[in-house]
Amino acid sequence: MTEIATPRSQYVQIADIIRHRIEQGIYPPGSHLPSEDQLAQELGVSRVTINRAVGVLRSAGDVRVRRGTGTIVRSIPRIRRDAAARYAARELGTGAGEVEITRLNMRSRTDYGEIGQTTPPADVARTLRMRGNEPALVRRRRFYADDHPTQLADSYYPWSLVEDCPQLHQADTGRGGSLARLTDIGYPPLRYSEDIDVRMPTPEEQHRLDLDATQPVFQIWHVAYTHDDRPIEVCIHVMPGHLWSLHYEWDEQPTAGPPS
Amino acid sequence: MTEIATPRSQYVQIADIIRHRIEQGIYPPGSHLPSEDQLAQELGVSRVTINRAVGVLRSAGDVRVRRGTGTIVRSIPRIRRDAAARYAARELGTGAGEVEITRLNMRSRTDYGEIGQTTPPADVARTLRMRGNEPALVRRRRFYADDHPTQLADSYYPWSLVEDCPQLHQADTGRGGSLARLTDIGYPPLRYSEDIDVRMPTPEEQHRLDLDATQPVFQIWHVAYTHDDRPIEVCIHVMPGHLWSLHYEWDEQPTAGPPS
DNA sequence: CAGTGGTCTAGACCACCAC
DNA sequence: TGGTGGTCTAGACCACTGC
Repeated sequence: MTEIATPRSQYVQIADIIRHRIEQGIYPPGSHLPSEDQLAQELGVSRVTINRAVGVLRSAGDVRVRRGTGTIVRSIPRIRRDAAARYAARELGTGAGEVEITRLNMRSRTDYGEIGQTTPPADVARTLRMRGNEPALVRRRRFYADDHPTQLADSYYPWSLVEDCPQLHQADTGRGGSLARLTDIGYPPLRYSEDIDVRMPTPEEQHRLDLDATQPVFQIWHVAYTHDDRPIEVCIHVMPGHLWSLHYEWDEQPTAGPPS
Repeated sequence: MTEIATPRSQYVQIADIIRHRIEQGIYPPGSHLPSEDQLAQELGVSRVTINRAVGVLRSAGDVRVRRGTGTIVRSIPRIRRDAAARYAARELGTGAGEVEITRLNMRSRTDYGEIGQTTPPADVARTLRMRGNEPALVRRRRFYADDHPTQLADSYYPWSLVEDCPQLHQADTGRGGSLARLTDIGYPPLRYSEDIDVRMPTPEEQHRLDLDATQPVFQIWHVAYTHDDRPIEVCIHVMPGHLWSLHYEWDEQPTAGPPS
């Protein structure tokens, strides 16, 4: 029942061999694999077959290839993202983006891209219940842990609501981050929803997150609502799948069903 | 900044062409792609290059290959999994596993594998705070939507707690599913936690979920707790990434921080 | 048996990197 | 300039499907 009879192809077997050597410490984290020519000779197959085997390890995030240089064994552990905790972090004076990284004793860094007025994508506008051609404030960021990019996060706010909050228009939003600023201007977020997909990265995401085309990403569509269920922010996160572990908790819902 | 200068390789361009034709309806959902030989001739490249291009579409879940038969355009839309709602479904008399499928007007079916006493994996035993070699009740299921496998779900319960609940030892757990039974025997789940990873499927998972080796899966590690935070169930879900969209909602936490 | 995709090879050329 | 990986080809053989 559990048996898989299929005699596996050479490149899969070779991928297993290499993975095994990594686990055994023969190719320790951070080190270079032997070149594909060397491996081909050692294992008695063509270089194309080795290349394909390495491709298996790449999609899993086990190794990282730099053209012209060689193939390096990865070492970063998965980062735990606790959804509820990260948005409570403003109490600690930290922005949501940095919570997870500093907890791992890694250096957190943020790259700021476009910050300013924009026409939001149609689905963002719909989610924010924006009418007509109302513009949005967009804040595009890229987060790093020890110089490895870990996440792209694009936040959108209805322009009219945040127009007068200068700190949201700057890179540094001040103590407590953007959530604290929303609270300041009278729109404290009280409810959140997230929708999580997995997909392959676009060419741009491959470039910005230093990913292969075959490495899946999480896409998290995050929405913050105020007390009267008004959507105040949409944030789209794109995160390399092999780097993250997502955590959620909730209580049993007091169902609307009739206990009568 | 957004520009990707890289002249893309032929197989990526060809993958784009084929994807475009699918979107245009030239290759409608459910239909066969032309054979790789035909495509190679039409596009003036070798069959290996076509094969690689098709590989790109396979990892994304856009097509499905059956050896000896051909390559078929997929059609299933993403299934939305609302974490909180599905566990409230016992009120409706439905098991958690079938909520999402029936909502899409698809036929839901469940395959039952092993149901009975077992030695749980070490991390499951730890999560359930089981001591020594206490056995567990395991329930292994596979869920389908319209005959497409959509999910593997292995649930574990501490044996001593569920020993006397005969319905949990059968395939059909009765109205409201296993959660209703836990409630019956005095352990109503009140809190849930889930941890979500993405990874490539094992050979067994590839086989049981009808997946390619390059198609990522969600792995959800689900834990149910009773009122006194006693873990009562661990369920490990493995789900094809391209089939699902995961949904979570929560309220702002009344932080322990000092508002004094 | 014919048609499909799966895999493998040898050889080639290219882009990129470090020196 | 030499070494690394990225890609492509032509040809071959195999496994699986359906007739």
